[in-house]
Amino acid sequence: MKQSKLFGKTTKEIPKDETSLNAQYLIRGGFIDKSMAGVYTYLPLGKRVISKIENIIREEMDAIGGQEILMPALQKKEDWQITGRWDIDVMMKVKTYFDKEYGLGWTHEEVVTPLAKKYARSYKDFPFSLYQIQTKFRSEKRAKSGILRGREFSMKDLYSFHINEKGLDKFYEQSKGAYFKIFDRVGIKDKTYLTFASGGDFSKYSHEFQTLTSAGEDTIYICDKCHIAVNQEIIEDLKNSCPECGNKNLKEEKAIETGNIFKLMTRFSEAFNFKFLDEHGKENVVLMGCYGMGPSRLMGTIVELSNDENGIIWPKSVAPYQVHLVCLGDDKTVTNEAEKIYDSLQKEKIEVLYDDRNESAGVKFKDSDLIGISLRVVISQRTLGNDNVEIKERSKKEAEFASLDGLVEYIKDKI
RNA sequence: CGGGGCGUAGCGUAACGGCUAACGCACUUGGUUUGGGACCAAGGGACUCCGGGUUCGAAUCCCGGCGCCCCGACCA
Repeated sequence: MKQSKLFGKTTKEIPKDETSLNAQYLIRGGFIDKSMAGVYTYLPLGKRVISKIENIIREEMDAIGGQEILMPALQKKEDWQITGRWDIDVMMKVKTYFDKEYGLGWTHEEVVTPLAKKYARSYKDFPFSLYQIQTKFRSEKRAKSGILRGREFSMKDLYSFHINEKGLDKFYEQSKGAYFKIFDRVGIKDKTYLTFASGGDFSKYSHEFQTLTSAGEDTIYICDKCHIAVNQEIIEDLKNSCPECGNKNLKEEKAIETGNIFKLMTRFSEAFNFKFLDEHGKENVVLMGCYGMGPSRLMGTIVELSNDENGIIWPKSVAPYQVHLVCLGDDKTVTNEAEKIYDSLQKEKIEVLYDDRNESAGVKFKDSDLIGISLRVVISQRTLGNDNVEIKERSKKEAEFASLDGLVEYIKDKI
């Protein structure tokens, strides 16, 4: 992609109506645009990042047997009334001109349970799990923290269906593993803790995945020995101790909830009378679990965790492009060479953002740092004089030089 | 939804109740620049959030609404 054609613009002005670091950097870098409180447009750069995050999530959900579907965001009032959740505060409702009401999905149990019931009747159909990545709507009283808490946001929600608790437990454990693989791949695993939390209406405890950041809105208590944590909401119930090892010396931290998993048990299958026939021809109630993770929140969390005073430092796995090729000056020999490098990188299917704009070196460097692509390749009269280019990783201080000869291979090694 | 703050060009800001609403960034044109947010010159762009009121006169004061931010409650 030629940067001169890229839709969106960087700016040095900090947007006045954003105080969170993630929104400030994402807006300044041209990743997102605010539409209203808690609602953002993803511009080309931001869309690329979020797609990469979504694809990582997809791969890990597929790996544990999840099957991707897409359910409607516009939902039936009657199904919400069945579970008694129609009048819950977070539900956004829309009304037609002839006064018919619909709900906008903030979660999908009310859709997925009737759906699953329609197609699964025999124990032979189980277990199975369905997931989607979709836009969720929640009428938060107050949107805040940039893309960490919006009224409209993207969410991966997976639902699993089982004939007995053993099967549910097994899948539940598998999902924990999948979640940590995702956190690892997007570069926030070290700061992410499996956290015991309230199970709400459904079960005694649920598990959250809490990522340490001062931008977080939750308070958790960490056990260093077990690398797990306890949410403040149940710390009293657990007598201020680690549920794994009993350690009472827990550390208080601020964190953001980047995932959560729930054993729903029969809360929804009972409501919708979702039963299966076992091998003896007897009816039993299906057991369910749900597993949530928000790609947009993940994106915001990565920015909160990975930045410096000049801008974002994307992990390679989610950077909008793999390489930022920066051409300095408008000398014909230099621009011709830059074009050649651009073409050969593209030929090798390497994603490259090519700064071909007629801007000063300072502007290009500042923009490059702000956008935060992991690998920067600079070509200028100076480097060309030595038949090389400068290569710098966004996360490192020092640059190195690579000769034009075999450059593509060299870059391939680095990405 | 309670408390506080703020709404002026795309963005960031200025303007005593008084002249054509000013400046920087961004944008357009021409020229000079090109290793860390360059420079010169010439331009375009505003019903000062909306509605009412006070006044000879309102961006400025008052009332109402809407929007945005922060704290709280609620929540992935």
